Amino acid sequence: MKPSANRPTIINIADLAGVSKSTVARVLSDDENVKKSTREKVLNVAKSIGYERNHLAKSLRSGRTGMLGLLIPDIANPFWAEVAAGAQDRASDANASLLVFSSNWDPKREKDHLKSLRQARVDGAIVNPVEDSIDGLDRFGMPVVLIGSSAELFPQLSSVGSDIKQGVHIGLDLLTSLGHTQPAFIVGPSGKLARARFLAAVNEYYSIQNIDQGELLVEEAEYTIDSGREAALKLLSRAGSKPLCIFTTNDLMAFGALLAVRESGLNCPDDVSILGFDGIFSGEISYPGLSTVVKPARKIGRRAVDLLLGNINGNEGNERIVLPCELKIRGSLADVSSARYQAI
Amino acid sequence: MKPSANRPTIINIADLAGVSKSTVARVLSDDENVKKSTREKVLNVAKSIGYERNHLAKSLRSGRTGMLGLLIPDIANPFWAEVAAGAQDRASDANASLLVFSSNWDPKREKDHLKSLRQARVDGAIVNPVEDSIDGLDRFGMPVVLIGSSAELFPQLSSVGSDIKQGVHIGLDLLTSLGHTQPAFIVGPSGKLARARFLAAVNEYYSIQNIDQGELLVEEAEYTIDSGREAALKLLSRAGSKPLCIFTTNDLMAFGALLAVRESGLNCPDDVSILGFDGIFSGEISYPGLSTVVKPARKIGRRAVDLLLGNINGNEGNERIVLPCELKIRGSLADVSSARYQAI
DNA sequence: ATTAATTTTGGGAACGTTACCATTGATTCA
DNA sequence: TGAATCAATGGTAACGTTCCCAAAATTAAT
Repeated sequence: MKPSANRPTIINIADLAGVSKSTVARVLSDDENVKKSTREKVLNVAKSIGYERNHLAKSLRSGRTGMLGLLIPDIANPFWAEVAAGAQDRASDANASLLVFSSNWDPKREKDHLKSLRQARVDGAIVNPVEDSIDGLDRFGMPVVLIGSSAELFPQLSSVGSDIKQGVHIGLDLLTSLGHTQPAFIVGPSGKLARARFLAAVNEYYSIQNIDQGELLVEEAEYTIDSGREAALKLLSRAGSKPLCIFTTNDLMAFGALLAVRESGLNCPDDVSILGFDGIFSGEISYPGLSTVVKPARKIGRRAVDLLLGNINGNEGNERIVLPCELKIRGSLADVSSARYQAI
Repeated sequence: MKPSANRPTIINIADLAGVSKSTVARVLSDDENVKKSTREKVLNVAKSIGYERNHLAKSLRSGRTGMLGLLIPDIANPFWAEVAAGAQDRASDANASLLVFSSNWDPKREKDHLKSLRQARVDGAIVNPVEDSIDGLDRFGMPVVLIGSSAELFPQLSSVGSDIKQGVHIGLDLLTSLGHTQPAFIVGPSGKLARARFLAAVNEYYSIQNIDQGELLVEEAEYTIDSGREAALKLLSRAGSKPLCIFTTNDLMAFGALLAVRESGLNCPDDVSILGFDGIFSGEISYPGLSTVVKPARKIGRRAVDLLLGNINGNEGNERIVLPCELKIRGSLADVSSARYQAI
């Protein structure tokens, strides 16, 4: 097969400019030791024939591709899209390219993507694993920055994440202040660290507050609207203890709960209050607006790239960045602390 | 600088297996002409030392990188995220990697990204240009598939898009049937082909229907919630003709309009009906649910990759795929055709 | 002017593959 | 048996850079 289109190379430049390719290479890589006049001559020729550096060759020789990998579970979830956007921005600033892979929550696909990243010889990767104990991530052979809870399992890797414990606490503080002392929870799939960590934070909160919760009202769901809806329906149909409040571990599930409430002929927040977790934009246009614990998605993406670039450039560190969450209060929570309910 | 980590190469395999690197190469590229026993021997050695093909070298030599580029204006808009997800899926199936770039509507960044794509030597690119007449896209030096209206300007390139004319017509049909004979419009920035095409479709519709619209009520906005909100506020504050209905050219702007209506103390759909364009998931959880003209985002992404792969593999064609839109009717439209209004 | 120091250039080798052609060994056919 | 065919392998030149060291060319120092 023909070796690609016939684009000009540094050898073409060298011939036309009457210098050696070494000199051309020096000019193009901003090496100081070149006479001003030759530099200009070379640059002119390069421009005139529309030269464009072949990154493949450069990478092969130098061992650096200037590409970073981002592996996330679901690009179609605005939270992850925001993370990607933040990473993209920062990578772009650093003149790096970002290879984005979305596994659609499929561990097999995740594994394939990891392989692709290694084969593409990215300089490093940012990963939010679908499976916590993703195989051999610590022997990945290149810098890896983790996003999210799985980081606990790889203490030697850098990581960025939001402060789930703090987020849960400010969320529960808010609920408590509104009189919701026994919220129900919709959490992610069992076996995932994210879930365990969330529930641990909940338990810790209640034990600190010295509130005896007894058994928590917990339902499990995938991180989608549909699955959140089903989980909420289950909660609502439970005999006896119909929840007045539902706290979900991501916003999509919260929207699902909202739909379920409506479907059941109930009203949010009058009958059921809902608190989400993520802070995606859609919460602003839902009705009622979704109150939620906001994770700094964009910032997470940016900081992850910062960390990764640091690692690539020799920072041996396994730095861990934990970013605080903050509350966004909208209409989905009712105040049931006084006798008659009132929306806030 | 050290030439990257010391990963095993085909030469290591060759030595260990006692064959030449040519033979190893043949085995690894599934060449038929290898004796079964040697094939196994080589594969065993490869596996045992954890060999992983160096794509850079392969690409440099073969002229193919197995990477595709996707350049979109805004990864954080769920519409584009869906397109990316679709493209991702298909690329993944074809064993290709997808390099995703988001320009954030910045023409300068778009240009940079295009340069990155060329330097990364992607085998081809899928582009939705921020600027219609993006410089030299037809002399890009590799296969390019366009998404969206700009395709008109490059008749020699393949393209995928949704049928805007048809989408506008079914949208206006619906509005007309509900008694909204004079909707206002919020459209994208002037100078963009997408806007012109939309308005042309509107005019054509009314002229076919033989309805004299006089001057259309049009406001301009960026493709964001905020900007849509401002445009809607302007529409609502216009003396005389307060619109009973707003038709926007994307869903985010429609959400902005929704917010504006609420802010103005009005109600959607009782006071103002809203029709969007895109079909992003958020429309399901807004209140009222957003009626919208749905573009097949995921399919667009998939088909774009299909087309691109076709072009890469020699299909000289400049195929144009136009996918139909369909209506999604939710609560944001009122029926004003009878004497008293009623929500549908 | 001669030598030393310094700047500027050139000439390969190397990065890890694939592409192509030549060679070997085994098999078939007359 | 010998030539002819075919399967299986080996050898070497690319691909377009960067890297390193040596060679000129220039400048400074004595």
